[in-house]
Amino acid sequence: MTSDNKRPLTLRDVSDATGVSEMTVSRVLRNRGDVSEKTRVKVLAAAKELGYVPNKIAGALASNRVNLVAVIIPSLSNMVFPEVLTGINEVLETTALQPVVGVTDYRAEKEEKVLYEMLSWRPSGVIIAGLEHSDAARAMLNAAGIPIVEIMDTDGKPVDAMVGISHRRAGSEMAKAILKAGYRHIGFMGTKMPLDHRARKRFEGFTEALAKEGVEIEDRNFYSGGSALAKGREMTAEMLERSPDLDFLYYSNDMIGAGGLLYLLDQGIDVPGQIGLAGFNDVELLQGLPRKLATMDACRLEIGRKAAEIIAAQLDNPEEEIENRITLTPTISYGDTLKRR
Amino acid sequence: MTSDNKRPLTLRDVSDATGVSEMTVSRVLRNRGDVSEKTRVKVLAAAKELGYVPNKIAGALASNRVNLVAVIIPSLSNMVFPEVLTGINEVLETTALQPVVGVTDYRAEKEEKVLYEMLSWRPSGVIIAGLEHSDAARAMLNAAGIPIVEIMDTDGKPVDAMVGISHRRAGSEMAKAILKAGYRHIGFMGTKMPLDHRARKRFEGFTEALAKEGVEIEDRNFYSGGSALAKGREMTAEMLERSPDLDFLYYSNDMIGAGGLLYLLDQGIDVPGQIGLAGFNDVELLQGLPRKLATMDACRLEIGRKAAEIIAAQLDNPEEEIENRITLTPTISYGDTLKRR
DNA sequence: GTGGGGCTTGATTGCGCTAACCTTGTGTGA
DNA sequence: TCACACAAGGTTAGCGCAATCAAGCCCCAC
Repeated sequence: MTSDNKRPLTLRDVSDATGVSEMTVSRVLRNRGDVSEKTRVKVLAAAKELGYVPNKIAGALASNRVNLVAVIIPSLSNMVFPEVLTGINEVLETTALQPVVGVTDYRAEKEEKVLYEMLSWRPSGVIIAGLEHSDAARAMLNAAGIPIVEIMDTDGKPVDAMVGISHRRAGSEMAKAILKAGYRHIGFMGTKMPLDHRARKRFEGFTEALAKEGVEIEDRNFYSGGSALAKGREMTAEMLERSPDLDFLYYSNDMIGAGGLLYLLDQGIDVPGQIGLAGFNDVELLQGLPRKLATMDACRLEIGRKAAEIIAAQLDNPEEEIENRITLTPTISYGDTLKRR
Repeated sequence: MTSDNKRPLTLRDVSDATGVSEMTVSRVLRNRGDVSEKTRVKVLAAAKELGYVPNKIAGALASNRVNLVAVIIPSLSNMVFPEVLTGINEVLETTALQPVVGVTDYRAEKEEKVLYEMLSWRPSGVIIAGLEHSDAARAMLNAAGIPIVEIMDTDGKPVDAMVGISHRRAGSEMAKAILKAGYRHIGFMGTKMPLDHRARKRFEGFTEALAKEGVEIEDRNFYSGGSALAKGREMTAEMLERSPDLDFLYYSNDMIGAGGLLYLLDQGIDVPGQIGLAGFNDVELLQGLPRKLATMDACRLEIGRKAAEIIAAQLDNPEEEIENRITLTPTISYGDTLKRR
C-alpha cells in the first residue's frame, strides 16, 4: 500500500483549492465549454499540484458515456491476436476510444463470462473474434445496443458487422495450389482444438477442394500444448515414419510448419522436391528460416484496423450506413517449399 | 448497431418484473445478504429473461469498490509479457479480481498516459513493469493509495512492492559462464532500445563482469524493427564479416540468438566449438531448434504469479505484513551452444 | 397467548460527476 | 445612454447502484 492513505481526491478538492466551482473545474479538465484562459491555467495548476486524477466511474455514470471498446479474443500466446490488437490500437489512437482486452482461451463458457463482465462496464462497442457464440452470448450482443464487430472469420452470419477472411476459402485455395504444383500424397497436421472454428473451417475447405480432384488426405496428426516448433518436428518425424510416401505436408499454422521444415532440412530431405510444405498465417518469424515456408497471410493487421474503423464510424455517426461486412482476400505466398510447375 | 435500441435495462426493470424491491434484486445478483430461495429463483429467472446485465459503473460508484487490477506492460509482441499475464491470470482467477492490460511501447510518456487513464477507473491495484518511471508517474503511483507492484526488475527502489530478477546479475552470471567456458573474444547483439532498461542493465552487468577479468566486448550491433529471427541472421553475418576472430556471440534475446544460430549452422560453422552462443529469456521456441541455444530463463510466469499474489493478499488483509520485495533467481541453461570446459 | 429473536425485505441516502439550465458581468452599436 | 448579445461561471438534479438502517414476518419457548 502506498504512502498517504488519505481520502481520495475529488473535484471538490480542486474546486476548494482554486476558489472556482466544481463545474468549472470539470469543464477545464474536459476542455469543454467556455472557460477563461486565466482560470483554466489556475485550475490545471491546482489539479496537477494536488495530483488529482478524475474519477471516470462517476463521470461515466453521469454522462452515460464510456470511451471503452471491448475486444474479446481467444488467446495472446500466438502472434495472431497481438497483431490484430496492433491494428485496432492504431485506429483507436486517433479517436477518444480505448480498447480493453479480454481473453477466452477458445472456450465458449469463458467467452460468455468475459463478455458479461465487459458489458457490465457499458463499453461503447465490442470487437469479438469469431462468428460462433453461445446463445446467451449472442443474446447479450444483440441486446447491448452498441456497435458489434465480429472479426477474423466471414463464413457465417454476424450479429451486426464483420471483418475477416473466409477460412474455408483459404483452405481450399491452398489445396488447389498444392494440386496444381503436382503433389498428390498429402498429410495434414494441426492443433487438437475442436473449438478453434477457424482452423476447422480451413481444414474443411482444404479437404473439400482435394475431394473435388479425387484426392484424399492420407495421414493426419494433431497436437496440443508444448512448444509448437518442437511439436512440428515431432509430428513430422512420426508422420513420415508412418507414411513414407507422402509428398506434401500441410500445417494448420506456420509455427509447426517451421518445425517440420527444420526437421526435414536436418534429415537432408529435398524440400520442395521430395516433399512440399505449407503453413498458415504468414508470421514474421518465417523470414528468418533457412528456407521460406509457403503460407497464406491472414490479414491480421488489416482486420484490426477495419474493425476499429467500423466501431469509430458508427459511434461518430450512428445514422450513416457504412460497409459492415468486409471479406478480405488473403494472398498465398509460395515461398521456397511449394514448387510451381 | 444491434437491433432493439430501447433504453438500457436497470435494476428497476428487474424489480418491476418481479415485484420485489431493487435492493433485493441487487442482493440476489451479488449473492450478498439473506434472500429466500423462492425470491432468489424468481429474480434470477426474471433477470435472465430480460437479459439484464448489471451496471458495474453505478455499482462501483456506490460501493467504492472496483475489482480491477491495472497491468501496465511495454509490449505484447514478444513472448515475455503474455507469459507474465498468464501468471497473473492464474492467480487472479482464484479471486474476484480482474486484470486490465495497458501497453506502453517502452515509452515513458505513453506509460504516464496509460497509467493516468487506468487510475481514473480507480482500480484496486497496479502491476507495472519496470522500476523506471517519470516523476509524474511515480507521483500518481504514490498518491493512488492502492497496492502497487513493480515487476520484472529488482535493480532499484520500488514505489511499494516489487517482484523480478536482477538483470544486472543475469548479465554478469552469463559473462562468468562464458569466460569459465574459455571464450575470450566476445561480440554482443541487441535491440536499439535506449528505453528498455532491463536490456540495458543486463548489458551493463555483462560488460562489468567481463571487465573484472580484463575482457572487453570486441564488437556490437543493434537492430530495431523487423523479424527478430531474420535480424539475428543479418547481424550475425555482418558481425562475423567485420570481426572474424570472435569466438562467442551474446544476444540480448533468444529470438535474435536463434536467428544467429540458424545462420551459423547454415554456414557450417562449428557451434559451440568455433563459436559459442547465448541468448536471454528461455522462450519456448528454442525447444524446436536444431541445437538448443544457451539462455537464461527470466522467471516470467513466476513473476506474474507472485505479483498477483501480493495484490490479492494486500487487498485481502491490508494490515498483514507480507514479503513484498521478491528477487527471483534465474537459472542458466547451457543448451548445446555454450561448451563447458 | 405472547414476547422476542432471527430471518427477510424495503426505504432512504449519497457515491463523484456532468447535462442542462440559469445568473452575472462586460462590451458594443445605434 | 441604453438595450442586448455573449462570454464566463454557478446551480440544480439526477445517472444506477449499494450501504445502512428500519420494518415486517414467522416461529418457538415459556
